[in-house]
Amino acid sequence: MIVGESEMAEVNDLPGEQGSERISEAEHAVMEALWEKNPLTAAEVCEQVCDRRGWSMPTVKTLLSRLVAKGAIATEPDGRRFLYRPLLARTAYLGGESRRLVDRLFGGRAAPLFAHLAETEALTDDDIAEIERLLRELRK
Amino acid sequence: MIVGESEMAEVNDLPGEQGSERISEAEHAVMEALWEKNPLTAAEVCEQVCDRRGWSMPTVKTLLSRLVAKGAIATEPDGRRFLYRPLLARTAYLGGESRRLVDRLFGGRAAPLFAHLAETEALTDDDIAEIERLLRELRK
DNA sequence: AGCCTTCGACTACATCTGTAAACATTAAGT
DNA sequence: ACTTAATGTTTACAGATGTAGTCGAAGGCT
Repeated sequence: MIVGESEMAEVNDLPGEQGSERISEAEHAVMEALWEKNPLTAAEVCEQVCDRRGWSMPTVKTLLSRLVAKGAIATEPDGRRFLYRPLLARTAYLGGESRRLVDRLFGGRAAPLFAHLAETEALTDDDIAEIERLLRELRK
Repeated sequence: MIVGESEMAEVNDLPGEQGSERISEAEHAVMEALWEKNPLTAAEVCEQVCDRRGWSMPTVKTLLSRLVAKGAIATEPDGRRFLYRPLLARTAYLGGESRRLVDRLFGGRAAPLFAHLAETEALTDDDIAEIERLLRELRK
């Protein structure tokens, strides 16, 4: 079963899309770490997330690999290890996810989502104040 | 107002939570059909969604079974077949999903989500007007 | 020059999801 | 009664996901 393998795998396969693949929740946690500060080594990413999520290094490694495969992050060699940095901007990710939710659940309209948040008391006073401020700004 | 259905879940609650299991996207499509009109037979659900999603009856059957297993819908025998009706209210589902998104991506604060929608021009004028109206209502 | 540590790569594996076929049952028509 | 069409149940299977172990190369240490 353990097939001897000496070939070097292409890390650079599909050049097609860069940010198109869906990012899972666990992967997202890794992305957050990288968005907060980058580039980071795998060990540094682990420092940021392993405790919080109860993960071990291998898990982080896997997630990093998958993110690289998905084109969400890039690696650059730093001596013998890699530094990871995001390719996908946090803004783009948030925007995409938000839009997906709004499209899927609220027919693409943001107002019903807002109404729901309000209803379920997911809106703090601060939120409301902030949103009013944003609205005024939009009005300009 | 969006104040939704009552909850009439009680018949057979698994030991644990009742609406707690996550509902997948495909399952959600089935739920939408049932929320729109219920109770429905499996065949009727299929009529509602199979074309739109390119599904076959077996697929719908599977999804219905899984939804039953998750406690999101209930069956009642109608002759030899079953009628399906939602146990999980649409309102609750939407609220839950919205909150999940807000928690996961925006640190539980709705304002940043709102800011994002605004920024990415995902807010129509109608949305803005509607939200202002909702805000005024909240202020009361 | 070897041994140990450190990393990335590869492999593993259970669960969930999407999608569906095979099977069993049973009402219904003939 | 016997076949058939409808309907729920069981099983299947590939791909994604969560989580992690193993392997082999590269450097560092003695």
